Amino acid sequence: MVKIEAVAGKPTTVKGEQTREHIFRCALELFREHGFDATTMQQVAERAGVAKGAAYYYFPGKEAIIVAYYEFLQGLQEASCAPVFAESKDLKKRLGVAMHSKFDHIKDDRNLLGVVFRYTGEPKHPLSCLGPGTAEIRRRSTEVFRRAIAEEKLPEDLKVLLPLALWSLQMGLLVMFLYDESPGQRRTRRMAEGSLEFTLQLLKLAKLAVLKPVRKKVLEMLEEAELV
Amino acid sequence: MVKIEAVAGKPTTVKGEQTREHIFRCALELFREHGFDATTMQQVAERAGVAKGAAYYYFPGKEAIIVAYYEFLQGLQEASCAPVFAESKDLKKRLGVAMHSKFDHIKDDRNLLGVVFRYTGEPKHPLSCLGPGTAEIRRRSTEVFRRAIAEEKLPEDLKVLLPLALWSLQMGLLVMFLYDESPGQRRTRRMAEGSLEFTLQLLKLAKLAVLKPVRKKVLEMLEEAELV
DNA sequence: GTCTATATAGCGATAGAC
DNA sequence: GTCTATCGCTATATAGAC
Repeated sequence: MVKIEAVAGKPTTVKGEQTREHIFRCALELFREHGFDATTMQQVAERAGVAKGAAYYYFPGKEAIIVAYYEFLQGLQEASCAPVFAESKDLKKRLGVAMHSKFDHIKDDRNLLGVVFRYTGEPKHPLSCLGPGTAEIRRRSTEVFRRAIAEEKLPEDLKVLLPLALWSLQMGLLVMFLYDESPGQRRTRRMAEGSLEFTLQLLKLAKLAVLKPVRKKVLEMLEEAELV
Repeated sequence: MVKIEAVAGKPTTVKGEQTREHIFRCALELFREHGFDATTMQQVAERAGVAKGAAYYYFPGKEAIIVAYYEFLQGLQEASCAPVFAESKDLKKRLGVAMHSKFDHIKDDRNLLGVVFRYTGEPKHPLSCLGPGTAEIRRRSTEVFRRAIAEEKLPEDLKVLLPLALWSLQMGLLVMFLYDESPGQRRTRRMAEGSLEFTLQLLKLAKLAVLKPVRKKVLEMLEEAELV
């Protein structure tokens, strides 16, 4: 039965906030210890020292805890990027930290992140990673890339197109990262490097007028789909 | 609990084959009537006139029925392409039918197809649409694009790269199709058209030596990841 | 190999306490 | 608003019949 409730009940009191945080941390522990599927809400509640209903009060289901993790992760990425963005204007460096910091933070939690993609194909599901329920995380994630390129002198349309393109690239690479069994997911890291190099090359061609109409057409399509 | 069994128990007798087919058809009916989540295996079994265990004997779970649907769909696409491939050598036409026929077949089952993507982020899950359990469907789907471009005179590396690229494009457009609320999903159709036009343009540039090293690098990366 | 009947365990909803 | 105790329903594993 598809739930129509919000992604997670946000507490309004300090005590509620603490309980929510505590349940979240206990759940993460258990997920890391026994995996997501093997963990039950009962166990989460037990470890947190609350009744099962309390866990459901804050999180409509197990997957909602994963969305909270996804949000948490977004904060970690922002924290990793901030100092680099403040210190350097080098585009390669800025894009590098934006892309790789996310890999750094999830490298030991690959099985957890995978659950984020569970409702990718179900637009109406509140936990769809492309749906309205996660729009705010998506906005923040795109914003990181917007800031990464903010110092550059670029045509206006690219300032709009690039963050979205880079966000999509990151989502794709994240999935690849999950499937990558090479040591330390080196393969995906290299692919990320290659993609960024390629992007930088393309940007050099940005002045070329020939590509302008293509970008215009892409932008029109995206606008029609309300993606930008 | 992650299942380690096969995607679906394949029957070995004629009678078993019929039962499996019958359960599959009843399940599809119910999914279309009440939606996937609202349908229980109990209901499926009831409509099929078998015990619940029988349904589980053929399909390890509800999602496994969806994978069977995914496979079924692949057959429909192949059937749609065959006559066009036999009749015309026009690349635009061939790519068009390969891309659009899938949309045609799922247009009334968008909520069903969405479930196919449920384990995208979980490589080890037997029902992952990018995992080993669906490798055969993936192979068939890529094969359609390989045949679509088979009549063209193209550099060897493109003959390998293009089918994979077109398959990825189709997967991406399928997700877009699910989210597209424009009437008849016209928006996604137009995006498919645009992407194909763009591909055809790019192919004209294929002779240009400048792009050769880029393709070489891409091919190397894909080979390393065992994607080609 | 095919299928039934049964049993267990977890999800998630609810009434109501504080 | 926060949380407990409880209950019905479903998934799915299993023993064993045919």
